[in-house]
Amino acid sequence: MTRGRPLAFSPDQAIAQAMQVFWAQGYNSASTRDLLAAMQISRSSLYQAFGNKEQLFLEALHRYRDNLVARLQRTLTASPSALAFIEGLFRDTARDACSERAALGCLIFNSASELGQRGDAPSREAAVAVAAIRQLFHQAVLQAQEEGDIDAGRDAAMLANYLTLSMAGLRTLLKSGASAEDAGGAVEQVLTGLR
Amino acid sequence: MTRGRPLAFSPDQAIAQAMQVFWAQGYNSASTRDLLAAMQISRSSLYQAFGNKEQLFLEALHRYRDNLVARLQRTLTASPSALAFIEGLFRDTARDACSERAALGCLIFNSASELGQRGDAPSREAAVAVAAIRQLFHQAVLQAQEEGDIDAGRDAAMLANYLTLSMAGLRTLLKSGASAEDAGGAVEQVLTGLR
DNA sequence: GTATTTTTGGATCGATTGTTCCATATTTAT
DNA sequence: ATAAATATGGAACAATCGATCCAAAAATAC
Repeated sequence: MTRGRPLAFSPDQAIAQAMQVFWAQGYNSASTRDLLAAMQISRSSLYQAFGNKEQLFLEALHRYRDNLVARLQRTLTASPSALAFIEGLFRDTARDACSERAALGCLIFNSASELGQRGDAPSREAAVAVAAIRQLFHQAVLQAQEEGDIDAGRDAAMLANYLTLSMAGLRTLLKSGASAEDAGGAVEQVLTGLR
Repeated sequence: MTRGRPLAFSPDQAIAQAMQVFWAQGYNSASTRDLLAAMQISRSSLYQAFGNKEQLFLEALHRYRDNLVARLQRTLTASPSALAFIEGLFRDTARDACSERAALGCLIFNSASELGQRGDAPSREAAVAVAAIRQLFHQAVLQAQEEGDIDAGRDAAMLANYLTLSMAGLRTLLKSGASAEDAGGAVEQVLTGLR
């Protein structure tokens, strides 16, 4: 089986760089020039390896989602309790208000907000990614109920929606320049509602 | 004082049409072609009357903010109580999940999410608009405290941040395709936290 | 070494971006 | 009627958009 000339770049690294561009600029505003510069590959290589801008975005968003969910799963496992995981996640996000990471927001919520319900593949992928976050919160709530930190009689799916809504809102609040104090106060109110 | 040839269009109506385009597509994705088509004016007239795309957006967002705040103020005044106003606002938004209005979201939160902390005029105007929403919630919370519906000992500014966060999150949730049931359930949890 | 396969660099494509410019049209002031 | 002032329509601008094409480069297979 003939192979031909090998790739001069790592597709994984290239996608990771593209992800950063989409993260910082959004899908529509990220130009192929920006992407090529960040990925350090030629125009031909991009279209040869990834098809087009839309497919590259789908790969980048998928990668972001997988990385995020995996990281949160690990954090959840390492936490003393599911409730502590949820509280830590929200408090850490609020505490990080002034970082450039906070200014970027979350690629998933950014994409959901930008692409809305357009019906094309990027829009659907964004909705799938939001659903993945909701599912992770759902799992955490169920675990917290088993651990006795959240009343078992409450609707776990509803609380998962509530936490997804709250995290999305927190990210928007931070994007609008909210201080760590303002964000932290609101987050405590969100968490109070959990118990 | 000489006046010259009068405008062949209404600047107010033109801005209103431009607002719709920015609302549906976002600042960056709204092209001047789209704007001209919606405003029904010529290219020259746009630049003559509004300067450029950025200034037109600033006018459109400012108009949107003024209209929204005025409408909410009227609704608040007409409501039997400030708490009823807040509850109605959130419940109505969630109930409207499947409408095309919900798919558009809110221009203010859309802009805050898209423009983030870029530091330019559109970005700053978006932050100002979010602050206006927070202030309106602040006023409503203070009134609800006077009316005895919210414990007067609680931090009104914090609750205003909480409500702003919640509304922003609700809009993102709806943009990702959440059902009226899912959104409604999460909203009830948000409102439970108020009392 | 020759043939084959795949990647790469770079030119190039038509379309679109936001913006400017100018001649023309239309109004008011005198 | 004439002059001044303003608005309009449309051509044109350079820059950039996403995408394609082709020859040269670099690997493997025989």
